[in-house]
Amino acid sequence: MSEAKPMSAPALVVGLNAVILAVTDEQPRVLTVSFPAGGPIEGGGLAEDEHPSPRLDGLPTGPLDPAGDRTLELALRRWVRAYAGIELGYVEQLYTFGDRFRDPRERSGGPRVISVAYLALVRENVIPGHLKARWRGVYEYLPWEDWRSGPPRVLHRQIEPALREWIGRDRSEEADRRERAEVTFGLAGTPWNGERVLERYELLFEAGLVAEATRDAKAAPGKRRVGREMAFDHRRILATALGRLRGKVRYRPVVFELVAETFTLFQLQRTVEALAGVRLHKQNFRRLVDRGGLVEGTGLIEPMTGGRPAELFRFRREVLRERQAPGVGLPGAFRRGVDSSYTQS
Amino acid sequence: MSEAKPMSAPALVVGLNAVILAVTDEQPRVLTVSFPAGGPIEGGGLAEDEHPSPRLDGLPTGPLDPAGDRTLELALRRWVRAYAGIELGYVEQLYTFGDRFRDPRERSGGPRVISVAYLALVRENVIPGHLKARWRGVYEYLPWEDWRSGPPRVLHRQIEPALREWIGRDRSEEADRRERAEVTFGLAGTPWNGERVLERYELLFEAGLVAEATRDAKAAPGKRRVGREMAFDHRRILATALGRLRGKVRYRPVVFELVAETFTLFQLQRTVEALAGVRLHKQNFRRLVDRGGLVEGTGLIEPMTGGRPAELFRFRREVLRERQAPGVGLPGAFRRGVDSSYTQS
DNA sequence: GGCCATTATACTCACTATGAGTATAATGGC
DNA sequence: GCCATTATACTCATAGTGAGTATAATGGCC
Repeated sequence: MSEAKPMSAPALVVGLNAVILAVTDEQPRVLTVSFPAGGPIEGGGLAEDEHPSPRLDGLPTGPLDPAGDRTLELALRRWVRAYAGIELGYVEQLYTFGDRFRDPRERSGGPRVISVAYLALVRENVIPGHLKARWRGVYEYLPWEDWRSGPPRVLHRQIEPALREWIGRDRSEEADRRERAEVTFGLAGTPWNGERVLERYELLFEAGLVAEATRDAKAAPGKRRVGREMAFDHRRILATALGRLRGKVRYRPVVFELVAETFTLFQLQRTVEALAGVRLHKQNFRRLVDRGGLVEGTGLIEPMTGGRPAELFRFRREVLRERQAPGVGLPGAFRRGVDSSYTQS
Repeated sequence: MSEAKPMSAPALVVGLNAVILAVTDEQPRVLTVSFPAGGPIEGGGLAEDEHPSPRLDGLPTGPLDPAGDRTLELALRRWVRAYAGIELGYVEQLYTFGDRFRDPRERSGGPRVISVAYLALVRENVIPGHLKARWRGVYEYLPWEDWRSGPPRVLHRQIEPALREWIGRDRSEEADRRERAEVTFGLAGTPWNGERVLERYELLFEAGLVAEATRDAKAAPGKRRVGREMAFDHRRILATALGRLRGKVRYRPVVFELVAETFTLFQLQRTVEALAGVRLHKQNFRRLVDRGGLVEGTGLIEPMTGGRPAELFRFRREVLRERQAPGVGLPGAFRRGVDSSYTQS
C-alpha cells in the first residue's frame, strides 16, 4: 500500500491525448479516431492497426518516447504530425486523467493508464492524413451545451426530469444533489454558466445519463442516454476542453487561432458563439473587439455577406502589451439569468 | 523513435507533487521538505529516509499506487496524511511536468519522471508531522512577486538590468525577448499582471537569473541569482501554483479556504493581499465582498483590532447559486498601469 | 429604377461596477 | 480629553455593459 518506491515495472503507462478543435461552418469540431468498442487498444488510435468490429469514437492518443521527446508537448506535436499529418499551432495542457479503470483492460490485469490531455486549436477543417480520423461536431457529444437556438431540447425533455428523479432517489444525498444540479444546470433561477461543462458532464455521469457511466459500472437502469458516446473517458476530456476554452476565450485572444488571417467581425462573432454556445449582441460584440483594440481594419472588403459588404479585420497583436487580459469579454454571454426561458418551465 | 507500444519497463516513473499553501501572519507559505542537493532521491521527500549533506528545499513528493489508489487526488491525500500528518481540504490539480532531465538522474540512466502537481490550501500553519517538513514564505522563492510594499527591490536592482543585458545578448532574438520581457514584467508602460507568475519565472530561467537554470545546464555566467533555489523544477511548480491561485481568487471563493470560519473583513483583505502580492483599497474591498454577497455578518465582535472593534463575518455559501463567478474581484489589483512607480525609473 | 430583404456599422441611453476619495464611529493609550 | 488607530458609511466621476434605434450598402426581384 505505501511502498514508497515506484519500482514495479509494467503496472503504469503514460499516454498523451489530443483534443484538436476547429470551427467550421459555425460549428465547433473535434478530431476523432475510431476505437473498437469491446477491448480497445490504447497507444493505438492513430497508429496503423486494423480495428474491425463495433466502433466507438475517441480522441487521438499517442505515446511519449521517454528517451526521445524533450517535452510532453513536443511528443504530442510529433505524433500528431506523424500520424494525422496535422501541424498543430496553439497547444495547451489541459488536465491529467488517471482514475483507476479508466481503461477497462485494467480490470483484467492491464496496466494503470495515466493520460495527459492537451487542447489544440487549428485554423480550419484540415483533412487529416489518417483514414480513420474524422471531424465531428462537439455538440454531438455534448448537445446540452449548445444554447444558440435557445435552450436545448434534451435539457427539458430528458435531462431535467431524469435529474429530478436522480435527486429524489437517495434521501440522504437529496439536498446535496439538488444543490449541485441547480448550480451546474442553472435550474431554479440559478444562472446558467457556460464554463461549467465538466461539472455538468460529471453530474450526468453520476446520474447515469451518459452511456459511459453504465458501460463502466454495468448498472443498467434502462434510462435513455444523452449525447453521443465516446471511448474510455474521452468525453470527459472533451468536456474539460470545451469548458477550458470557453473560459479562456474571455481573457486571452484564443479565438484568433481558429479564424483565418483576416475575417469580418461577424465571422469572428460566429466563431465565438460556436464556442460559447450562445448568441451574442452584434453591436456590442463589435464595440468590444473593435474599440477594445483587439482587431484592426485592413481596408479590404468582403463582398459576399448576403447584404452590405463588410470590412475585413485582423488580430491586433499590440493589444497584448496594452491590456492585461485581452479577450472577447463575452459580455454576459455566460450570464443567462433568471429570465432564461429554460428556467421558467 | 515511434515505437507505438509503451512497453519498456523502468524508463518512466509517475510521481505526485503537492504545493500546500497557507497564509499565516499575512504571509503566504508553502510546505517544503529537504532534498540532498547532489543526487536527490525522488519518491522520497516525505519518506523516512535520512538525507545528510547539502540540502535544497523542495515540494513534498509521493508515489501513486497503481493498484490501490482510486484516483490521483486520493493518492495525494493519502500520502500527505500518512507522512505529513495533514488532512488536506481544498485540492486542485495544477499541471503535469514531464520535461526531460527535470530529474538530473536521467542523465545517468535514471527513468524519465513525470510529476502530476497539485495545489492544496490549508487553513492555518498546521505543524507537519514529519520533522524535515517546514513552512517557508512563498516570496522567499519568488521575491519579485510581492508588491505590497511597493515595487520589489530585486526588480530594479537585479532583474531589470540583467534582463536588458539578456535582451541585447542575441541580436536575432532581440525583438522577441524585449517583447516578452516587457509584457511579463510590465516594463515600458506595459501593465504588471499579477497572474503571470509562471511566465516571469520562465523568463528568468531562460535569462539565467535563477539558480536552477545554470545548475541544470551548467553554463555559469557568474551572475547573481534571484530568490531562493529549490530542488528539481519545484520552483517552477510553485510559480505555477501561485499564478493559478491569483487567477482563481478572482472568480472562485477560494480565499475562504485559507481563513478561519469567522474573520474580520480586514483579515480577509490581508489574506487576499498576501496572495495577490498587492495592496487593496480598503473601502472598496469591503463594498465588493459585503455588497457582493460573498460574506455575511455574524453579529459577533472582534475587539482586538488595535482600533475600533470589527464585526466578524463568515462566508455566505448562497452566493454560489446567485452569481456565476463569485470571487474577490481584485478590483484592478492586478492592473498596475503606466503610473506604477516601477515603470518610471 | 424602385422596393425589399439582408447584413454592416454608428450612435444613444440607462444602469452598474470600479477607482479614489471624504466623513464619521468606536476603541485603547496617554 | 486628546490622539492614534482601525471600522464603516457615503459620495462622485468614469468606464464598461446590456439593449436598443437609426442609417448605410449590397443583391434579388418586379
